[in-house]
Amino acid sequence: MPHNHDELLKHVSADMPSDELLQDLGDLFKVFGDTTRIKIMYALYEDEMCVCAIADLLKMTQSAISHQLKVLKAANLVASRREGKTIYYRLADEHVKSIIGQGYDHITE
Amino acid sequence: MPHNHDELLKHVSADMPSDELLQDLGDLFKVFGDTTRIKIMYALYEDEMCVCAIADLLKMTQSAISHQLKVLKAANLVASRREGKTIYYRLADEHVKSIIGQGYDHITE
DNA sequence: TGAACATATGAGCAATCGTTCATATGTTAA
DNA sequence: TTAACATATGAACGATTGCTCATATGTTCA
Repeated sequence: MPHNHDELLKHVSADMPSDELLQDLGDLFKVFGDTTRIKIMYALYEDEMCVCAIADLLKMTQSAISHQLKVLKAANLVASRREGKTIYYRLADEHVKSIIGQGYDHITE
Repeated sequence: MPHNHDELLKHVSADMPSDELLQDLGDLFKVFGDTTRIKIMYALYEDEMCVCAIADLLKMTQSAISHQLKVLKAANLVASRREGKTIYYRLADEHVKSIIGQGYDHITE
């Protein structure tokens, strides 16, 4: 007969966050899980940038960048402000750098 | 004529990590970007678990869990040891908790 | 108002991803 | 050695993703 781990499961289950939170965590990291979006976030590390500057920097179309900025914004990772025709994006808060920094540490250890 | 940001780009480019590192970062976060894998990592937060216990816990097939453990192991996020027929998986290091913790902070702020 | 610029958005498509199913590998005990 | 258990793996399929292309929206200036 297969071995039993009901006790263990009861204990571990009790410590698991809600399904909703677990889903949100996955969704958040999914946003970090794309090189283009990582590059955009790094581009904004020091200062805000307009969409066309990011597109120039990454040698990608304005449309592609715009789509990805929308994803980043929906996850509250970037924020924007308008100045005339131009829209400047910036990192939304310090968590962005913290998360990327922790990832960096894991890779370069 | 479109506006020019050559100077800005030169500055930002200089501060960007290598393409290889950026790719690695995206690949790493991609592994965190799935609810099943997040659940597995949370299950291993306190202690190691065998594959079938994880499968029971998450109510998923042993095969699905095994496939995901392989992904987690390839990213050095979990490690394993064999004890007879059973293989126990554990978190590979403290970075896993740090990264998830930072994500948690971002969501619950 | 109309032209030029900056950005956003929707549809479509190729590529990637996560699961299932069937089966293989590895270990133990009779 | 054979049966039972634990885990791993490859193929296949549906779902999701990131890009492109065309076009829409919003802003400024002449």
